Parts: sequence; structure tokens; C-alpha cells
Amino acid sequence: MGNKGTKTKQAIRQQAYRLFAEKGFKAVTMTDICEKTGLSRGGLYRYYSGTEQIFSEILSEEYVIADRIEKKEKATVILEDMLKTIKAEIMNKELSLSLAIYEYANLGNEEFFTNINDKAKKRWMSLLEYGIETGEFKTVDTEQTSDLILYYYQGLRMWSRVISFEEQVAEYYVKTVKQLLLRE
Amino acid sequence: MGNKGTKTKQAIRQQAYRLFAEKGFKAVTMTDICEKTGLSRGGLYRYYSGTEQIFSEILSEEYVIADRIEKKEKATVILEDMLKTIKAEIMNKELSLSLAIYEYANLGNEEFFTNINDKAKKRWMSLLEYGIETGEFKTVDTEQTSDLILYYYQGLRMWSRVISFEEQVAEYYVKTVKQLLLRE
DNA sequence: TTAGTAAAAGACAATGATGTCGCTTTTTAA
DNA sequence: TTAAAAAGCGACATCATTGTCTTTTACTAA
Repeated sequence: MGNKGTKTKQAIRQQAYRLFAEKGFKAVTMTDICEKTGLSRGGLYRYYSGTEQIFSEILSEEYVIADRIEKKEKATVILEDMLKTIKAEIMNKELSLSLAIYEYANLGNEEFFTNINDKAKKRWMSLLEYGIETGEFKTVDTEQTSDLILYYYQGLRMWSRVISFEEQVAEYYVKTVKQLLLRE
Repeated sequence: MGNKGTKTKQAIRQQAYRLFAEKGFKAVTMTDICEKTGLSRGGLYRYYSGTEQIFSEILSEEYVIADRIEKKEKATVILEDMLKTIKAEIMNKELSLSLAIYEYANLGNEEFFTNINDKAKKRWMSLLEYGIETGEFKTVDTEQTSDLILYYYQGLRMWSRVISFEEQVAEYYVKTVKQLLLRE
């Protein structure tokens, strides 16, 4: 029984990931992926029937977002943690799928992203509610503030690929979110 | 002397604009533009040597941004005006070049956008300084706040293409900016 | 060791886009 | 009216990419 297959698929996805991060979705061809993986066209097609399929598998691997946070720690600690992750994401332009994702979404795969977005928003709202409940956060409109946090982040992430950002820009983001939520 | 040319060029750009807005930059071919304009390939190539050239001309037509605001009106009035424009931009997904711009920028045309971005930021900073000076706005960190206003907007504009937004999302944006700047 | 199956290779035709070139039509100005 | 210039046409060779198909190679289990 061939179980070498799953390993190969993983290797394909890994190489494809790098390509998508570098060039976006549309610019990556099956031939590119062949070259990177060292596989022949025939070989690659055995596993995946096209770039869409590969990318969609990469996405479902990548985006496993819980809609709610775990209310085990203090809200401020969770917040710090999330901001740290976000800051790192904004700053490393090399491995960002943002362009690829955006192109892919525009190719008629809206549902997936409506979904992801919903979940991310719910997650933030859930955190904000929690923080307000425990008194750690200021009393803000949770939906409005979640929107701000999310789309501000999206804007940054998108353009950080293109424009060379200084660290400061990410810093401002963190600062803004904290100022909105935390009591002085 | 043939001055029919400039009219034709304009017509080409107009049709191309629609295509870019609809499909992004990479997906639009010279052949597409031929079909839309009714011109033959040979005819089109007489005017433009490729999609890059067309798009770049469209951009320089579109983005004529002054870096400073005119300090003739009240800051609040200017703000209202800018927000109104932005809201409209977020809401009409059909004619947004956002995807095309993003793809184009990622193709190695960073400078242009670094420039545009700089100007837009300076414009906002200039408005904020003005408003603070006249006492209409709260005393905020102008750079930090401009960043927020800009990238939050970019995030919204990008995703409004993909995700079907309700009016509310744009409303939140406006509300947020006003809350940040205006005294209650 | 070997037969059978899985994995990989690479040739193939088909497609669709590119940029060029020579020819035709239309416009313009004298 | 006419000749020169501008505008427009479409065929052409070329290229990159696609997905398929047959053949070859490598494993694996009896």
C-alpha cells in the first residue's frame, strides 16, 4: 500500500506555499511547482489536478480558526498574545499569502473568506466581551471595534508586501488597539 | 495632423479601466481590450505596447493627490467631505481598481505606491494638525492616527470587493474616525 | 525472486496570448 | 482632387502553459 503519497503531497504543498507567497496565486503555474519540487508534470498531476486544488488545500491547512477564545487566562494576556502574532505577521513579508489569497478570493471563492472573516470577527468580539465583562477592557462597541482591529490589520498586511514598512507602523497598530481597549 | 489618436487612446483607457476593475490586472489581456474597444490587435498595439503601459497611464490619470489640504474651510467640514468620498469608494465594488492596483504593485512597481501612500498620509496628517490647531479636533498623535485612518480604509476597500458588505461596515469606519477626532 | 502495483517521467496535441509586419482604408491638407 | 500620412486590419510565427497518455522505474508483499 503506497503511503509515500501523503508525504509527497505535503512536500508539494510546502514548495507551492513558498511560490504562492512569493508570486501570488495567478502567477504560479503547475510547471513552476514541478521545478520546485523536482517532480515531472505527469508526476505532479497524479497528486493535484491544478493550482486551485493545491492552494485550497494549503488554505484549509492554514486557516483553522476557532470562533471563540478560551476563557482561561486574563483577557489582557490573550490580547497581548494575539497582538504579538499579528505584529509578526505584518512584519514578515516573505511568507505572506495575502496577495495569493486576495487573488484567489477574487476568482470566485468568496464563501471561504466570508467564512474566515466571520470567524475572525467573532473571535475578536468574543475577546472584547470577555475583557469588558471582567472589567479589564473599556466598555466599547464590540462589533465596531472588532471591525477596526480586523480591517486595519488587513490593510497593513496587504501593503506591507508592497511598501517597505518600518517597525513603527506595526507598533502603531499595537498601540492603537491597546489604547482603544485598555484603561490607562 | 492626426489628433483622432488622443480620442482613441482615451476610449481605450476607458474600456480598459472597466476590465481592470472587473478582473484585476493580470487577468486582463490585450485581446480582451481589443474586444471591448472593437479595435483589432494591430490597431491597439499602435497605441499601447502592452497592458502595463495602459494601466500605468490610467493610474497617473486617476491619482492626482495633493499632499496638503487647503486650509480655507473648517477642519470638520473637510473631514466630513473626505469621509463621504471614502464611504462611497468602499461601497461601490464594481469600479474599484483595488485588486488591479495591488497586483500591479506586486509586479515590481512599488515606488509609485510608496509615493501615493506618502502623499495620502501627509494629507491626513496635515488635516489633523489643522484641526488640532483650531481646537476642532482632539489632541491625538497625528502620525499614528493617520496610519489608522489609511490602513483601516485600505483593508475595507480590499475586502469589500470580495466579501459582500453591509452599509454598516462603512458606517463603522466613519463613526470610528469621528470618535477619534471630534469632541463629543 | 518475482509479479503486480504505485510512482514518476516525458512526449504530445491543444490552447490562448504575445508582438510584428505588410497591406488596406480613412483622413487630412494642399 | 489627390497624394501623403495616420489609423486600422488580420495573418503569422512564437511562446508558455495546459491536461492527457503511454512508457519506464521503483516498491512491496507473497
